[in-house]
Amino acid sequence: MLRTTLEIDHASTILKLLGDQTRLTIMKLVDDHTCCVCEFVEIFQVSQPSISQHVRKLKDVGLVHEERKGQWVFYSANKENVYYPFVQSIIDQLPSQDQKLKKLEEQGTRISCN
Amino acid sequence: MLRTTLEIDHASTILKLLGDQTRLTIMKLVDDHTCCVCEFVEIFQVSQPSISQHVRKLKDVGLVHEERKGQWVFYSANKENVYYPFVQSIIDQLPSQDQKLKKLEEQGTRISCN
DNA sequence: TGCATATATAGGCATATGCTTATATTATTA
DNA sequence: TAATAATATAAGCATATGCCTATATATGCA
Repeated sequence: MLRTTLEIDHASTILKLLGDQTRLTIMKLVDDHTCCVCEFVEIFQVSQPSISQHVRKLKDVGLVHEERKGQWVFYSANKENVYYPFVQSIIDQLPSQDQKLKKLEEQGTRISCN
Repeated sequence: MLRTTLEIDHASTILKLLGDQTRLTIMKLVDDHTCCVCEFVEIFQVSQPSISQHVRKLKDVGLVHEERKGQWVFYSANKENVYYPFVQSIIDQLPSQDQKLKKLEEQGTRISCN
C-alpha cells in the first residue's frame, strides 16, 4: 500500500482548517453530497459572505471542488487531494450530518439545488 | 466493539487544539514518551511560558497528564481520555518526531529528565 | 534559611480569525 | 437591456490566539 508521508506542518494546517465547527460540518456534508452555498447559509444560520469565506478557505487548500451550474455554485469533496485520506479518516469518525440536509428538503429549501 | 459518538462540536474543539504545529508535535511526542517542559522549550526554540501555555491547553481538555517529579513537571498522553482514540487516529498518521528527542540526548540536554 | 532551578501565571502586544454590512460580479430571465 | 438572484469580495470590527517579558510559585540543596 502506498503511504504518503504527511508532514507535521501540513497536518497542522489541515487540522486548523477542520478545527472550526462550520467548516468541519461542511466537510462532513460534502464528503457524500454536493451542496451549494445557499444551503450552507440556511443550515448554519449565518450570513452568505461568512459561508463564502469558509468554503474559500477549504477551496484554497484544495479540499473542496467548485462547480458552477448556472447561477449556483456547488461544492463537493475533492477526493483527489493529497490530504484527503487524512481528512477522510477524521470525518469518518463523526456522526452523519445528513439530518441537516433532510431538514432543508422538508422545508422545501433545497429545491433550488437539484 | 463499543463506539463512542464524537459530537461535531467536541471534535472541532480537539481539532482546533491540534491545529497548531507546536501542540500537534507535543501530542505526537507524548504519545510514547514522557517529556518535561524544559525539553519542549529546547525542541521548539520558544520561551518557557509559551510552552507552559500550550501544555496547559492540552491539559485543560484532559489530553495530557501532568506529573511532578521534584522540580520538574512531566507530561504524558492521557490515554484514558474519551477523545484520545480520536487523537490517536490522527497522530498515528504523522511521521515520528523522535529525532527531536534524540537530538536533545546527543546534546546532553535531556539528562535532566531521566 | 537563602539561593538556584523549573514551571506557572499575569499582563501586554501584534496578528489572526470569524463575523457583519456594503458592494461587485456573474448568470438568468422577462 | 433591465431586473432579479446567487455568490464573491472588500472593509470594518470584536474577539481569539500566540508570543514575549516580568514576576510568582514550588522544589532542591548548601
